Amino acid sequence: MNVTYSDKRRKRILELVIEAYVSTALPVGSQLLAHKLRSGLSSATIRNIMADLEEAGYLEQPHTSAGRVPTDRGYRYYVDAVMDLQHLSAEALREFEGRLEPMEYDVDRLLECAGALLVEFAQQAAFVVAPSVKKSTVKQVEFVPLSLRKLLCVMVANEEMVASHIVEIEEPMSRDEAAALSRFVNTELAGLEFASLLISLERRMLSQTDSFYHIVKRALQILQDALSTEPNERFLLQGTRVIIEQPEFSRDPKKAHELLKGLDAEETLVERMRQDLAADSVQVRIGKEVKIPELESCSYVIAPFSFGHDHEMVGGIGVIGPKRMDYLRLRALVEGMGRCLSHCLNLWEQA
Amino acid sequence: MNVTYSDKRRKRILELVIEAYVSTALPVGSQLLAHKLRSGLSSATIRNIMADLEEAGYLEQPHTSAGRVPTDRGYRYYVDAVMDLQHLSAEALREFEGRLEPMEYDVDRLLECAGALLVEFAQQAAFVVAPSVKKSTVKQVEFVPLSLRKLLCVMVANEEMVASHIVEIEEPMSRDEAAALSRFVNTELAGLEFASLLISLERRMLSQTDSFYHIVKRALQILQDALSTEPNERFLLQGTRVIIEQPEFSRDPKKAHELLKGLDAEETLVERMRQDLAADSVQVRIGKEVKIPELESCSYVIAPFSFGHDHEMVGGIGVIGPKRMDYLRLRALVEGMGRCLSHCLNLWEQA
DNA sequence: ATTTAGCACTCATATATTATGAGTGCTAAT
DNA sequence: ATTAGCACTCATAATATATGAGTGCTAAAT
Repeated sequence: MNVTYSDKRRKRILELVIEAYVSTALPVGSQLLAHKLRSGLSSATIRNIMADLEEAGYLEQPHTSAGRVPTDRGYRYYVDAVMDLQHLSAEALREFEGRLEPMEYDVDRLLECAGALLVEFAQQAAFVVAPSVKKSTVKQVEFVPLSLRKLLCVMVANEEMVASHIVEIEEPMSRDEAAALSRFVNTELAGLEFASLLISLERRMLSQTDSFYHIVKRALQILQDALSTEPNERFLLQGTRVIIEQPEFSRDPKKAHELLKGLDAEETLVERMRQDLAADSVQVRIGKEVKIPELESCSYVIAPFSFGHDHEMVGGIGVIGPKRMDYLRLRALVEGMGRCLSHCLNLWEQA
Repeated sequence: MNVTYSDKRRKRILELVIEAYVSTALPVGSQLLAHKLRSGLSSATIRNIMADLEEAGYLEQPHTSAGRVPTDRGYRYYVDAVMDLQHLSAEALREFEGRLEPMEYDVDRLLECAGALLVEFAQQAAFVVAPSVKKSTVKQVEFVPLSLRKLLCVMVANEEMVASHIVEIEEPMSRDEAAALSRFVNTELAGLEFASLLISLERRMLSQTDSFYHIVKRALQILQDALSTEPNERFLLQGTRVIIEQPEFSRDPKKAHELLKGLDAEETLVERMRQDLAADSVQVRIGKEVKIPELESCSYVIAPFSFGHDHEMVGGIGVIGPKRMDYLRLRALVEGMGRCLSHCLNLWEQA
């Protein structure tokens, strides 16, 4: 009954529908496509093909006499099989590096700046999933007595991320004692993961009865305190401003509100994104795939970045916005930014 | 020609108009007021008084046959002369303290948490103008060599705010050298303002030729580098989500966009707010008074908080939103939060 | 076997028309 | 000084009526 159309042409039509819809936010009709597709095909034929694509679940109509709009599945197919691979232009990459390298040695500022760059270039909200020292290994720990009851604990990770916390101590500590304690931790515990440090120290405390016992106990108490407020990873969000500029949201502020609410649930989101990062390449999540009810009308693109001697520190950066986004451009952009971050972070480390 | 009405009654009417408008976002008519004002006055009289208030510039009509809406001047008069002083309830204050005190010794987290609390209680966007170490005085500086070319410079302010930066060094430094350098800075420069530290060191470098010269020079180089990336103050913004929930903005997303754009210009805003903080009490800025074109349809309430031995560290916290806001409640809330912050920060310091 | 012209049909959007009614200012009586 | 009464205004809502972009289907053309 149905005529079969060449797969190539079907793809081309889907591609054009998506591209037109992405740039205009308006349902795409057969006439428009007949014009864009300079193949001399008539709108009637296009209509047939579109009906075909609709039946296959790639397109849908907002209402009977309207043009077509891509479905989640349509976008997915486009991303996987239709759109070609595009990399970030060399100039753009150089610009990024030029603006990120000067953030020397300050991971937090670097990530914030990278997010801001993404907002600017993508005109979408940007996020960063930043790894914390906790996940890293001990390079150096420094104890600095501040007063009788307070002590600053400076933790330097192997990748030279720094976290410092003021902790309360039960009995005062002299500078010499502090230095000794630092020396002990640095020689005995360097290379351990911060997160496992406490367990290791605890075990050691139980097995030892000699003079070290006291030192171990104090170190444990302080580090316990200092690490307790460190999150496992932080979620930075930037550019909420540009969200309400998107036509889908300014037309219907409720949707914007929903998105913002979805973004508030950082933990759920970070958990979801950890899976994407495990893939070790740029990922696109579309609508329902995000698996968070409030974000079902949104998509995000996320790229991993990594640093550390063994690339054991992994984070992610990306953009999030309405499903109607320029996946081709944004994937290239986000991937480039991920690479760029890795580049900068590793560059610093070698110094 | 004009009848004169008792000032008391005029005030009462203005008060009611503002309160009704604040809670409904709808122009207020004479009938409604006649009901609220249980004085048996007829709507006609109210109309006369309202016409009076309009002529005096306190009210305006969106269009001829509509009720009245307060003008900037109306709000201002209300805030200054009509609304009575209200303080935050003791329970609320206790709740704030209970949620802020556990953020022990981490000023950044404390301020972020305070902002989040304001968002929650005020249902408005909240901001914090946070003072930086730069404005404070040296309590302790610690140099920690990380590698041949990198060194961690930990700066502890008198109020125990901590900032650390990794800086690049030209020639390697041993731990002993670093300790000596720390000792030098801590004994010679403690109590100086970080911002003026460089000038002081420079002067000293010029006047000295002895063995200290080298130490001074190195300290200067490192601190110069470490301080260069420290901002004078930071501007934290939270709760942009609740902004679009306000009826004025969800009705007209352009306004929301304008507000968000105005909030992006942090420097201008911080500069404006510094003036408010100088007043050393809670301040209300309404519409044009904000003096930032994009924020002319907004108001903010800001309260100072201070800490340090001589209360020399000053910051601000507040809420920003549409002009139609509950000034009475918000002023009390913001003022309470300011007090609460001061309280917490000083509490920590004493420990 | 495709393709396409043609046509009837749908339905969101735009435009015009007409209530509706909340609210006003003014005047004259209280 | 207050208010009842009335004519007037004007945003908003309701209703009816094009308009036209877009569709599906059929039958003819390639």
